[in-house]
Amino acid sequence: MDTLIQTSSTSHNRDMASLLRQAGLRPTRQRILLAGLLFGPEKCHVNADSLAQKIAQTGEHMATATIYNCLHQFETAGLLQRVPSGDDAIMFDTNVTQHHHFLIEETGELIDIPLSDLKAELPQVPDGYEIETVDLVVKLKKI
Amino acid sequence: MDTLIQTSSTSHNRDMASLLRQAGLRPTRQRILLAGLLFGPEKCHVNADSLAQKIAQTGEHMATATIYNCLHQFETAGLLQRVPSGDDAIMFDTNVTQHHHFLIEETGELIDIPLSDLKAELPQVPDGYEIETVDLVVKLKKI
DNA sequence: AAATCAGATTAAAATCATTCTAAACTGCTT
DNA sequence: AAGCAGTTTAGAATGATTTTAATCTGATTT
Repeated sequence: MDTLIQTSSTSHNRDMASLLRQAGLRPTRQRILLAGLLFGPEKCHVNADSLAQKIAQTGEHMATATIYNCLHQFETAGLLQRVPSGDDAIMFDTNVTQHHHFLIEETGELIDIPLSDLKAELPQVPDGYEIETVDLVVKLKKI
Repeated sequence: MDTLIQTSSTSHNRDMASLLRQAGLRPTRQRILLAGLLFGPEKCHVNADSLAQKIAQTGEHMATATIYNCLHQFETAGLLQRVPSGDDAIMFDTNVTQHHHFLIEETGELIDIPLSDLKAELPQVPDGYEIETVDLVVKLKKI
């Protein structure tokens, strides 16, 4: 039940182009393709490698450097959020609201924890500093 | 005010040897040296590189692979805990009690947050899984 | 104290994710 | 259609970590 990926001009592509433009990014062919893979209705966690595989499935090709460039540009533009990850690859989350994660150790899979599910009172921050981000990772193993 | 590092047999070295033996690790010269650098009275955060520098300061030499091997063995033995870190090097903490961290973004410095300083109620864990670790990282920036 | 052997250490090569480089290309504006 | 800044590209470079295969060493046995 794979969905047909359309690479020519479609309303979906136009949506992605305007999404990119609103984010201050020139809608190039490559960025539109990536946006199409990332910013669909359901949120997802990706890294450069998993994205490269998705791209390959569409029959397209993209330089590794371009994938990294776009991921970082999307992050800077606020379209993606970097998430702490157990393995050594940089992971990004299309859910850019504040939230936390379960990390399934075996598979490396991440599951979002809505902020509302966690009741926490943060400790006092050292003088001269302010909080930039708060990341909670609950690592899980099979019982 | 550097302290003199003694590489010959001393009571300190004997302490480290028995510490290693208790952890199920054969007390080799290299592991005793590393243990001496790591398991002093004050807790610290290290990675392979910062350890290599400390070793160099003692005038000793150790293969990179040995440093990595030992760090992993110490972790497995429960003498070290891996900590989430902002940069791309694996960081270890000699404080192996459960606790959390402030991460100073500029410098990469980690500051322990005692567990008692955080009042948190964890969310419900998915069926079939149990919690292995909980890591909270509060990233800080200068005001 | 010498022999033995599993386990440890080693230098160097290999790997893997990521970044850099410098040249070629492409959206946009004129 | 031309021009240009910003993008993409392949391939080289980087940096942390791991692997390899040979050598060494701590503990045990003789």
